[in-house]
Amino acid sequence: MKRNTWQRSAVRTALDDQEAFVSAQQLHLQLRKDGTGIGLATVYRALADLASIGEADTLQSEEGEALYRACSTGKHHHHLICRECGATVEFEANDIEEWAKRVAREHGFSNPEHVVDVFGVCAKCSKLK
Amino acid sequence: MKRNTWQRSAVRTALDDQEAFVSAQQLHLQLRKDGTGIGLATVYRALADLASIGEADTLQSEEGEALYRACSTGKHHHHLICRECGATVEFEANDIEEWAKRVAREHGFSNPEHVVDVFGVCAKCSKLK
DNA sequence: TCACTTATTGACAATGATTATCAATAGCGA
DNA sequence: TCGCTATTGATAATCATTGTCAATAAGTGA
Ligand SMILES: [Zn+2]
Ligand SMILES: [Zn+2]
Ligand SMILES: [Zn+2]
Ligand SMILES: [Zn+2]
Repeated sequence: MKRNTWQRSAVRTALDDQEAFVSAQQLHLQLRKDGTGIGLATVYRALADLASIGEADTLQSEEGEALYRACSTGKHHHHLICRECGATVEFEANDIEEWAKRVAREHGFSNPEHVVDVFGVCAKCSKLK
Repeated sequence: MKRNTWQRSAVRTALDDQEAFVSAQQLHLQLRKDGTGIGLATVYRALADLASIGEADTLQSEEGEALYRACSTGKHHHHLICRECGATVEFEANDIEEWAKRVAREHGFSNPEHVVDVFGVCAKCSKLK
């Protein structure tokens, strides 16, 4: 059965504290700074677990690095992400859900899924220019 | 200035022959099978070039691998991709373009870009079950 | 055609993220 | 508390991608 370890809750907490999407490496660094002696492999495992049970969202950075984020809702949603600071806004978009299904159906594709993310520069980062 | 080498045209041709998104590694393997002695680094470089001038589209696989595809049009478009065989359908969706811009604007984000891909199982692959 | 300049190539090393190993540790049920 | 075994973490292994650099060859002008 699944056991409760301080490592797992530490990862969950550290992820909750992040406003932006972060990599396993970044989170590990943060956890070390916080004084925990948690191992890198454990952070990878904990993040993979959180993602698999739907408690964390994941996406690939432009460079192919896996990024994670604790999302406020378990419901399916999308992200608007700042390219500068990583600040992220969550939102739902029923039009998109319907649209994706329709596009798949119209071309004979079944079991549709979709990757929909919007990137930009947030208001705060725009001012700093 | 940019020089024309048989390596670059070989990569372009090999990519044109692919129906699906392929990785640099896969394309290199194919080119070797075809009898060319092209180097792996050269394939990576050629693909990066093609992508930068807009003659190839790129996306990250689920595992974070960079995949490339020669697209039929230089215009901005999106993809419907079969999870089984990789077969890809290109399509435009003006609704999505407008929607993405609007979402960014509504949250104070500037210079919006977006990643929109739909995945599913194509009709051909569905039958094979 | 011919030499010359230098962009390009390719074998190989280096990087960097992620995963596999495996002995030691520590939940948790009995 | 005891025992079983899931979990951990240091480390090695994997694998895609990029950097290095001497050798090669594309393009240019004589
Ligand atoms: Zn920002
Ligand atoms: Zn959606
Ligand atoms: Zn298919
Ligand atoms: Zn678009």
